Amino acid sequence: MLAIRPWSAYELTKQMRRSLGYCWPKAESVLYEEPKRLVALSLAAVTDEPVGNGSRTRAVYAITDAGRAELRRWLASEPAPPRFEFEPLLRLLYADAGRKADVLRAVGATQTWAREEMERGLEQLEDYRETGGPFPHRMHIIVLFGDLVARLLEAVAGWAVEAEDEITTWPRTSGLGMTAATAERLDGLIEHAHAVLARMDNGYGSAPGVPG
Amino acid sequence: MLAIRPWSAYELTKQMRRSLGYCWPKAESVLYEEPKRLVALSLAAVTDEPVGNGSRTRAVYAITDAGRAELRRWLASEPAPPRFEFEPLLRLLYADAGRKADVLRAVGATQTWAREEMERGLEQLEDYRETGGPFPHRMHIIVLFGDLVARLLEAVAGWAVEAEDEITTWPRTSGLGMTAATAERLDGLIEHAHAVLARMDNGYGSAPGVPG
DNA sequence: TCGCACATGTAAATCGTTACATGATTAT
DNA sequence: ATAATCATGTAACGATTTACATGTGCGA
Repeated sequence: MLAIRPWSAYELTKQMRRSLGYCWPKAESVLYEEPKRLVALSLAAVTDEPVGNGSRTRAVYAITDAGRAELRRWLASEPAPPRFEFEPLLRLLYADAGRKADVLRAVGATQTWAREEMERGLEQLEDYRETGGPFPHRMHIIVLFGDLVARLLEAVAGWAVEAEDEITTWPRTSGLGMTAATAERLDGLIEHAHAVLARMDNGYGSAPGVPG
Repeated sequence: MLAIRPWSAYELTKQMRRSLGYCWPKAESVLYEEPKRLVALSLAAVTDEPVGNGSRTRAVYAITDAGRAELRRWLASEPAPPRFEFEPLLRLLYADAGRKADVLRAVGATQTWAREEMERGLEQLEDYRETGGPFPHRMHIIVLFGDLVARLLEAVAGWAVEAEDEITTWPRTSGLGMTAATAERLDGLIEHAHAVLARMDNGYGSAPGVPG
């Protein structure tokens, strides 16, 4: 974030809620500790600014040339794969050790979460469209970023709605095995996965209906 | 996992690759340490089995009644929200500090990852359909689980293909701002988000085209 | 029989969160 | 003026990963 502009730790926490948190969620305390580490490594420089009208100060951090170089080095390195930490799904996975109400609550909470995140994201996007946002020169990046977040949230929301419907029909949580609904869903999943993989192999970009 | 059946630590690591890892990724060493903690808490019991023909043994862990009770307690508690750790997206977010080749590599790696995960998941699902899988009585859960994973992977894959196409057209990484493509994508995102939210409010399940 | 992958763990170091503490500002 | 919230941090504890260590069976 320091590559964009200098920030105080508190500003970093606010900015994390707006953007970083969608792909790299951390506790806020990290945003207070980590800049100090960067300064120790000479990757950032700190300036103490007076806050308000006097006694207290706050630390404002700015990137250094060495910091930019290190960032470039990192950007050129091999990326790690994505990791999804999805506790509600973990609860579904062992749902047969608990009550129906428990899974339903986990799935319902997921749905609520997805909707709220979408509302929050939508507000931000509308603000960007109207005002240009705080970093208009970065919109080409931000919108692409928002695109993935939106797709992920929609996937979660759509799933949660369907899962809730299906689980509601369960007579209990354990031992149901391959019900008719499950068999149908399984077939659909397999077919759909084949289709998606085939499309990816052909190159996604080709017009629909065009062979080859 | 011990609620399903007893496992050795190594078996737990294999099982994590098959299922748990999709929603709760951890280092394998956890699967060796954590069961010992469970035993110390009397939530699991350990049995030393001879391995191969003699000298060495392995620890096999089984859940206890107290363990089942604790699991039920946990299942009844409030779930934590999902968290996406998405390093390639982090790289996109600061792409304007690096080269075009860097972002393209991050996006390309994402696409490859998604495809490979889909292939792996598809194999598992097909195996389940043909053989019933190792836990046929749990298929109603497993398929619903696979459904979300598939949706997430498809979201990622679709995005990666589109993002790659768009980034390829960038003349450089920084300062492009609101290009025509970005403006169009932003409008699409906003409209689509509105539509999805409206559908969720009306209840997803209603037939398409039916008002109210 | 040599090497490699499978199987079974342990220890140190780091990463990250939760809980606490306290000054400043705003709303009532 | 007082409470609530914003802003700015720190420290202890716990969670996680990385690196190491070593036996075992199998294929070339």
